[in-house]
Amino acid sequence: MISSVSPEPLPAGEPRWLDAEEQKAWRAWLYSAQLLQDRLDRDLTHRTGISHAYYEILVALSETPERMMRMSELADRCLSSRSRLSHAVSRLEERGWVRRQVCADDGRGQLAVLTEEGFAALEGAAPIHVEAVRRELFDQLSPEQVENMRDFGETLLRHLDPDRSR
Amino acid sequence: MISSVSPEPLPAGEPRWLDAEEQKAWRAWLYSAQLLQDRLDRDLTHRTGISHAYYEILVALSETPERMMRMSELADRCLSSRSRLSHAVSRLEERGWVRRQVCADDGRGQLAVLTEEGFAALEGAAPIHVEAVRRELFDQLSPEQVENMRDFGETLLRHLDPDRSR
DNA sequence: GCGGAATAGTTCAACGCTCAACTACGCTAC
DNA sequence: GTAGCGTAGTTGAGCGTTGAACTATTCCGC
Repeated sequence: MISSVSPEPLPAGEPRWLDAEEQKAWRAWLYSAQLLQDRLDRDLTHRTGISHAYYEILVALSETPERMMRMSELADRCLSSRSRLSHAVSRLEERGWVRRQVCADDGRGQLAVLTEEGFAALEGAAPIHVEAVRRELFDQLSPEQVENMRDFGETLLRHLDPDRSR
Repeated sequence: MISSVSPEPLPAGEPRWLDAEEQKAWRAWLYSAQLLQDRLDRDLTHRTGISHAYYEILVALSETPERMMRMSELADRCLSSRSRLSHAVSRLEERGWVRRQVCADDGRGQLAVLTEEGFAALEGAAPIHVEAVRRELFDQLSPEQVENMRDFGETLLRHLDPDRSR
């Protein structure tokens, strides 16, 4: 399930506006994050025909022992809604990269299974994507900046998705 | 114009895979970035009916002296393609928040102009959005982490969009 | 000034995502 | 065993995004 928002009442009074320094930090981060994700997605899509969203699904499946996963678990893993994942898996099925299989121990459940063709597609795309992540991200950062990036991500994850930080 | 990708040949040989530490750093950052942007967008959309993409357009216009901007400049500012911006401005026009105006000194050009209604809508949304950015981001980070976030953003921006780092 | 290239912006079709139904199955208790 | 509720997943309509094709204007060299 994707991040839900509870529309709680806002605190009354003057909002806590961002000062100039906070503005700069926020915008720099936001722009860089958008540009980075955008560039990585475009690079992957144009070089391999696989969008980053689809790539993440293939990676998740490939990392399980049997190369299969329950739909809901896969959706959680990919920060995707169930509906979105269902649509995406349908498209991947059309490409012959994934197939659906009813879940043995729960008649409601479906398993998404990575096919050999799907695994091969992933094997083709992975080096290209990793190289892009290096080029656009790691090559630009010092070891200390990488450490800070990790700290930032983990700190925020604890707040945004406590369950994942197990 | 949005980040373009030149499909240059990949370096031959074994790709430079990410080691376990790099993987962790990359995934933590990527997940947190996606969750954060997603949550802020949902919060804003549900509380105000303005998506983050539209909000950025209104902000950009409101920050100019005359509350108007050339379409291409606005697209660059919002990390948007021209096509995307054109569609978005059409929708904002339907809401009466923006209007188009031919550019005096360039017959090809169009100006997007923020209306009073548009400005009022922004004034209503801004405190709600700022509060969300505080709650989901700044309140979770130490001053040092904020400084690192800024450094990360600026470092990456210099690589991803050198022109913006003027 | 005139022809060709470049620039500004829009439009269209294909696709992806969201949200709200909807179907189907399982779980619990009576 | 069956009613009622919760869970798993799919579907469809509506909207947003993408990339390519298109129109209109300006710029440049002669």
